[in-house]
Amino acid sequence: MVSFVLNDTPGRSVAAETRENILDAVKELGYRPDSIASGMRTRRSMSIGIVSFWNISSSVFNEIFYGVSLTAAREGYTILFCNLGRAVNGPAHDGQDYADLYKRRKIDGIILISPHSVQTGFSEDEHISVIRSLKIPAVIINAYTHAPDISYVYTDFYDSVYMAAEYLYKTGHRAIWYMKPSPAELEDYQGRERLRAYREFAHKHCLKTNEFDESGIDNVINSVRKGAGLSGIVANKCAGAQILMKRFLTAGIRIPGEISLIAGNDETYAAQLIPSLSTVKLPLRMMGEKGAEMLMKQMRGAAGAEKITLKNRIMARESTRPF
Amino acid sequence: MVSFVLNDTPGRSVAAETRENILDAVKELGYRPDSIASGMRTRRSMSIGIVSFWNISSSVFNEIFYGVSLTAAREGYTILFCNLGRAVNGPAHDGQDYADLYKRRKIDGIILISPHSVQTGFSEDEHISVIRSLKIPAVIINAYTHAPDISYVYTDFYDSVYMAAEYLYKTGHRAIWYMKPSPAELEDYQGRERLRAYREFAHKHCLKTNEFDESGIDNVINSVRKGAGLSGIVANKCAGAQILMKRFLTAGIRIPGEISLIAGNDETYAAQLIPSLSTVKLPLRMMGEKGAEMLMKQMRGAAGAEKITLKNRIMARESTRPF
DNA sequence: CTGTTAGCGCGTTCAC
DNA sequence: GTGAACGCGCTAACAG
Repeated sequence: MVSFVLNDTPGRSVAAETRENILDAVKELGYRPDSIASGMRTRRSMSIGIVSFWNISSSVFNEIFYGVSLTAAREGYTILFCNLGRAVNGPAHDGQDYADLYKRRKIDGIILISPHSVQTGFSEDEHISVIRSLKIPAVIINAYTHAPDISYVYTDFYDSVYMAAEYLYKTGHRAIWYMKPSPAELEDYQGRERLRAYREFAHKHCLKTNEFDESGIDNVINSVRKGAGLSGIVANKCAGAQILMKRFLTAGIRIPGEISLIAGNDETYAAQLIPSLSTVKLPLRMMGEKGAEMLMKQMRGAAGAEKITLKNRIMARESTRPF
Repeated sequence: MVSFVLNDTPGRSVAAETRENILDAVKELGYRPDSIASGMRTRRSMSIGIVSFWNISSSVFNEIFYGVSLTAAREGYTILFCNLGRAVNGPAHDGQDYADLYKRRKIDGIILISPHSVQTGFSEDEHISVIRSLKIPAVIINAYTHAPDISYVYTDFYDSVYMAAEYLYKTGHRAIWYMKPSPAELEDYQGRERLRAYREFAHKHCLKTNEFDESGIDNVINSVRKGAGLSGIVANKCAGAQILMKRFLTAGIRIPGEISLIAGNDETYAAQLIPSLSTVKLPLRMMGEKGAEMLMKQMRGAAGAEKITLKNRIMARESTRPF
């Protein structure tokens, strides 16, 4: 009876007076239905797990997580943390394995945030096979691979570097160089996509390509000094951009006075640098929100595998100016 | 029976053969006890809530959280997220209220991470009264106040500024100035404690005090130029240190060449600055671990209110050098 | 030392 | 439109 009122059970009518009495009593006593007992009956925990193989201090993780929590709150789900990674210098802890939590019915589904940085012992395929064999409702955010029966929210690496270059182009720059991924990074899909983006950008606008890496910074400095026309640089990532900034500072080259610099990803510290660094930001929060929505649909059995990719955004800061 | 074997129930022996059979079957079937049913019987959810009024992207929160998760994993607890804050520019979401989750028995206790930054609508007292009236097992990390019946893990602000100054002193500096908290910050306990620390440090070593704030930076620059002996500055926090660094850079004053600079708190970006900024770091991870341990004790009914304060640590980076 | 059973608090179904 | 009764899967108490 109480249950009917509190849950607004469809197809069940309750006398207005009875309903009033119940609601009054609930308010008076501060009564809340026991979620464990309720879960016992409904066979749902109303919790989802969030899994990360990253350091939980990662700002990327945090933004995605925030997005997930918005959707979860909206739908009455709580979020259980299943961290499989380890913090910098910290011990690993794997007692919160999501497959186990699912079997024990502590969670109804999972959001898996896949790492793109190289990390020992991580295998996306392995996790996909666990998800498949246990039939765990799941959405993978930030994936490498493309399994047809798994839901994904993709990150568009290609687009991030392309947009960065395009931004410089649109603001008048014509000689745009690229600080490319390190050889190690180029082993990954992500790194290769990013490099491809720069090349295709240059090709589209009939610009000369010029790619360099950390070892080539001296040449870049010389080129700037010679006034050879180079006016903009796309750094593959913030880390590289930072190295570049340090070297330019030492060499007395002013940013953005003599050269504009933009990075193909965004980090929290980008806004803190001097000058603050222009970047391309992934729509991380939205990815979390959408991913969680896809998961909810899947848990309701209302959907099969879905795949989406969201658009990036330019964060124009001090390190770039029109040419 | 199965339960006895899997839980190693104390005071209950099971025939070796039976035990073998059970364990085999468990392994074979991938059986895991249903945690909802188990919770139904034991009246414990084996989850704790973690509550933050901060932006979840805060590195402080993340480190504490990581510590909490280590203890939780060790004790077989999962962590449920109850965020009451809002991310930068993000909508609030309060559907995950911890008092509600406790009443519904979704969590057995909470870790509350209190904000020190001024934040509208936050009242620690209010939360303490909720905790009291519902008798929620709780530990508050990073608190302002000192309620006798509540467990706390304190942060030693006083010590952080004192240590920073002491570090400069120990490395040979004798003229040590202090970039003090802003008037707004001085309204808070934290700000006043920090200022007191600088004064007592100076008094102890019979040094002259010199306190300035953002509006006094010009004077500081002049003093450095005049070579008046000033060799070290303690900035109350990283944010202030950063402003100082920017002004010094513009003025052509070299850090640490002409002046050493250390901040009385630590931020992720401190290590990313150029030069990287020496700081005093709170033992955040340990605070999380210890706080969670205190909570577990309390949930077992084995302890009343406990209060601890952990020691800070100097993070010596490029912005300081011996005098 | 081992097998059996009651009952945790809901949501649901069935009889009224 | 309402109340009673059942059962989810465990654990703990109890009986043998």
